[in-house]
Amino acid sequence: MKWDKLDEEPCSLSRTVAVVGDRWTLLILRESFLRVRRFEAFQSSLQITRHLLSERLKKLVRFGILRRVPYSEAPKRYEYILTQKGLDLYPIIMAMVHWGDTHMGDERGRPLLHEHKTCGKQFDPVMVCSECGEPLHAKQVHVHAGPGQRELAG
Amino acid sequence: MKWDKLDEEPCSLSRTVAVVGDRWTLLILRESFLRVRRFEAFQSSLQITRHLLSERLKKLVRFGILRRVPYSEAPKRYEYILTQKGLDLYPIIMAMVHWGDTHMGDERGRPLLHEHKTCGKQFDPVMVCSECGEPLHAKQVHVHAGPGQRELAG
DNA sequence: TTTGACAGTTCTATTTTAGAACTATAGCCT
DNA sequence: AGGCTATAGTTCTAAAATAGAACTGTCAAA
Repeated sequence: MKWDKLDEEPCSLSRTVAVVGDRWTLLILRESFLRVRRFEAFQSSLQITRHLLSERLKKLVRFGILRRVPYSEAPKRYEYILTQKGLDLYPIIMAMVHWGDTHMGDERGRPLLHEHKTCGKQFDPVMVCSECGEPLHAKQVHVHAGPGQRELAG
Repeated sequence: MKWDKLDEEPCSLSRTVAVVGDRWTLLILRESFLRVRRFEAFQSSLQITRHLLSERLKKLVRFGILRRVPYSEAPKRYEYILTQKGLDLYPIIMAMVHWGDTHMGDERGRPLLHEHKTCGKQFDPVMVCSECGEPLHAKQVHVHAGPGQRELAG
């Protein structure tokens, strides 16, 4: 598989995997959502090698998920801030956190709790249907080809 | 980073990444949700190498996401079916598909459309707060340490 | 003028993945 | 019986990605 062309596949999952489908990228994004913005901060909190961090940040900027914003003129220094496209990854991150909470927990309980400022309560993320508002389950969903389909899956 | 210990990190995202955080695993799961079950079917629809497919399937079985179920006694043959733990990954997959639809689309339109059997309509997945039902946005969420936290993130 | 902070880049050894061929079991056909 | 086919893997080597550590360049502060 030529991973550098995965973002051109006629499959929205593949295209998303092309961007966030490696181990470090998701962890970097987690840090971004926790307000980490600077190279050194990412590096020390993740223990990622500097080389790979540099590469991943470039890739995220290239895909328009992070913006490289100067915060010091001399010496020129930059920080990495989520764009709207990046902020829109939030449901993915939250879905993963919730699955981890549910299925990969240990006896110590959840590492993080989430509070919804809007209602003031501690919550879990729930995925619902945009039309009827009911929670979604795989078996209640029927898939059919859209206009961008090239071939039918197996 | 020792990726084989990522599932013991005090972070639910890391634990989830330990399971689904590589490029092939998510594509394999997509096929599973599309009802693909057999080795040959995964292999031919994904063009993954047989070696890696074998490894990934084993890993998914080990983590309890797929079950290896015999469908022929002689010769012994097995197929791979999502467990409840696996089915619970659906929101992650759907969140990724939706992000891809929104941000990585091309002029041809969506590759797949989703119909909610319950209400009969074509829908998008929306992530909402379990407590108030409002759609979630990163900036409206406050994070604080839970009982399983070991150290504060940067 | 030296030290330290920050944001990277460069280098080599190790690990992972790709790509192809090979193995094993059993049914089916002649 | 002998050979062909289907399915589900395993094994092998070359190529690519990652880890780990050291190095570079810029500027501020002491």
